[in-house]
Amino acid sequence: MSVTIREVAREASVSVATVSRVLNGKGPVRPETERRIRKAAKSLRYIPHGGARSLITRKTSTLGVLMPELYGEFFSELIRGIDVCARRSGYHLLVSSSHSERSETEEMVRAMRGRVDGLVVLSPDVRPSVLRANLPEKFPVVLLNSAGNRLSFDSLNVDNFGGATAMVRHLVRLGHRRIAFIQGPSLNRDASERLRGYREAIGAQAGLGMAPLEIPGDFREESGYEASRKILALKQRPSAIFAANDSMAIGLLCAFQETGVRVPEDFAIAGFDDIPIARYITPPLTSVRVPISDLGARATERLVEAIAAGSDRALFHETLPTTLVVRASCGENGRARARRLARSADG
Amino acid sequence: MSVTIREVAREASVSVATVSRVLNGKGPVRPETERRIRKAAKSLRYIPHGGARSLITRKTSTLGVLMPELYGEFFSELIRGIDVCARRSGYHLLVSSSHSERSETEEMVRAMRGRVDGLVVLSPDVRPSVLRANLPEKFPVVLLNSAGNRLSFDSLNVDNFGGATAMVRHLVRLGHRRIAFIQGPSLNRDASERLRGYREAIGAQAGLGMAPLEIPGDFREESGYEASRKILALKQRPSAIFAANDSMAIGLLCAFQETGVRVPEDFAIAGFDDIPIARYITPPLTSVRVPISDLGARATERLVEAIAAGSDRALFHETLPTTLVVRASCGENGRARARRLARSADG
DNA sequence: GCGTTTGCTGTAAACGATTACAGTCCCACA
DNA sequence: TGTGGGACTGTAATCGTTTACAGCAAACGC
Repeated sequence: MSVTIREVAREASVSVATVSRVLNGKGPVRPETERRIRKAAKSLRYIPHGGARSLITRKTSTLGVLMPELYGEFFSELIRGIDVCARRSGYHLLVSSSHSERSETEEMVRAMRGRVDGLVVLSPDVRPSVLRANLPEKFPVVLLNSAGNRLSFDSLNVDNFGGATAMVRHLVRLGHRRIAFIQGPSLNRDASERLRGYREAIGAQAGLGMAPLEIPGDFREESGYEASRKILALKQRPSAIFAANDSMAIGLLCAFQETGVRVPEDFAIAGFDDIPIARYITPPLTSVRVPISDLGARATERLVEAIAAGSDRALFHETLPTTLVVRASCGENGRARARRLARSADG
Repeated sequence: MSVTIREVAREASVSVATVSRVLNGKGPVRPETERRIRKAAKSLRYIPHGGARSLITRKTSTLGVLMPELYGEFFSELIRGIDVCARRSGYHLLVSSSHSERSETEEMVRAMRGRVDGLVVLSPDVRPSVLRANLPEKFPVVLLNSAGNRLSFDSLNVDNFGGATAMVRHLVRLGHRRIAFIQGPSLNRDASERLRGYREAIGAQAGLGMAPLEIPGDFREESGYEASRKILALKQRPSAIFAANDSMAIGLLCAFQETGVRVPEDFAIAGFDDIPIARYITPPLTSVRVPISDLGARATERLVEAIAAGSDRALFHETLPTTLVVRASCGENGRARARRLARSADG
């Protein structure tokens, strides 16, 4: 098979211990010996066996990443954030997608044992208890957008609730009084927080006589497309539509374009996530920016800290802010425009 | 630390060998013993140590993936293709991005030793020799879009050349006689193949008095944006602009929109890659579709085969076809339209 | 009753590294 | 000359598994 430290030792006529010492730069070694060993290692093209090494050093310099899937901008961005931070801290990435199947998730988690030093889990629908049951005691884990209680793991969340209320307030400011919401998957934590934000913001405007108007959806583009039919069939149509994510907003937009409905003239449309496409479509989409790559980077940062700290440390929980990104898809009425101009003149 | 097979053995009052036999389902074990062992394993929450296991079984059930970076649609799609196929074959994914730095690449490759059973390398700019030097003899590797000779590794390519010539021919068919090309990074294999296709297709049209008109670029959106200035400054402007990838085409489009230049009326614009955004922008972008996720899946498939086959097998090389995707950004003249309609009536 | 098979289980040697510990050598110092 | 102590190097235990081999009953065939 491939060359081991033993062969290097034989080639250089020393013991394996000395070879190891040279290659790891610890312990005193005579220059002449070192030279011989390095030469032998190079000529034999010796590469240390990571697995064997981590067995005894008890560290793998690898971080596990568990996601429901790997498709789309969101995951791409997230992985990028994780990657950047991991490499900076000297870690590799073992990526797995679980496709939301519980048994698969279980399988993945178990497979990580002995291969990674810690885990970042994107778990809008992974139950923490499943993790608990399949992980060694005190194993470093950071949960992203987790649905579960915050008692057993470190966690990092995005302010979905705040983003949704901000968007509703923005639409109200633009003069909209009838705002529909296209929901995400019911079990998804992000989706339910956004929904909660929408409801609460609508509720807070009770003085204006506003009422919630919710349309089912599942985060996929098609469900946004579908939603258009339901909306157009409504007796009392909304003037603004707030989709729980950008994909659905885009699906909706396409459907409207095909049927000749104008945006933002006939309907204002807003999304959530601010994926890169959002600003390229016509009209550019008003959305809530989620700092995805920051989320990944921050999670990784905390995970690395947790690994370094060992077992005795407090759990940490953090929520990353979201920001409103205003573009043309919601138009702008005169009053709001004037106010915005006045405000920017202040700054 | 975490619980080992030894503790399970003690708990069940058997030897580690028997525990191993039960958990791997090999060798005869008395039902009663098996029951005891399973109970012990469950109650102690035993999880086998992957590293230790792979040390002796000499297989890791993990595939390494090496890419220059993890950002963007392309990589997202590619990883998805790889992931789907890997999971189907029972493999995990160890993903690394090298950021094109030679030393880093080297480092990554070495770190994979003993952690993966094979490697998929996306290497438009990784030199195979660097791989050779840092990999065990006969290690299974599949190169994607590789620049190097095809002598030492399996390889899988996309028909960049064919795609580029097809696009030029398409533009010629639409009546364009002056077609500019925005180049990609000079050292990138995809970029140079596309350039070669462009040149050859233009050359083949010598009868029409066509000449190449090349503008530098580097695949990034900004360089497309930049290109607009150069093009508008030209004495003899082209009627069509073919960008070596979609990002640059989009950058160019944005620049044109800002300056009031109309597409496709003033310039026809075409890209390459057919990234998802391409059909959402206005006007939708004519492009060359690269089957990215297929590329990843196919590579993985071959890699898995190679691992199974062992060392004695022939190298394989394959080129995946690209397809022309016609949208509004290049317009369409009457003659071409008529011809197309006639042709589709044939089929 | 005696070998031989069969069914089950344990012992111990790998796998490829790291590292505590124990030499060995050489030199300085008393 | 003896001795203490660096500097250097080797031996062997260890990490957590798998698995070849051996052992040991019980059963079986004769």
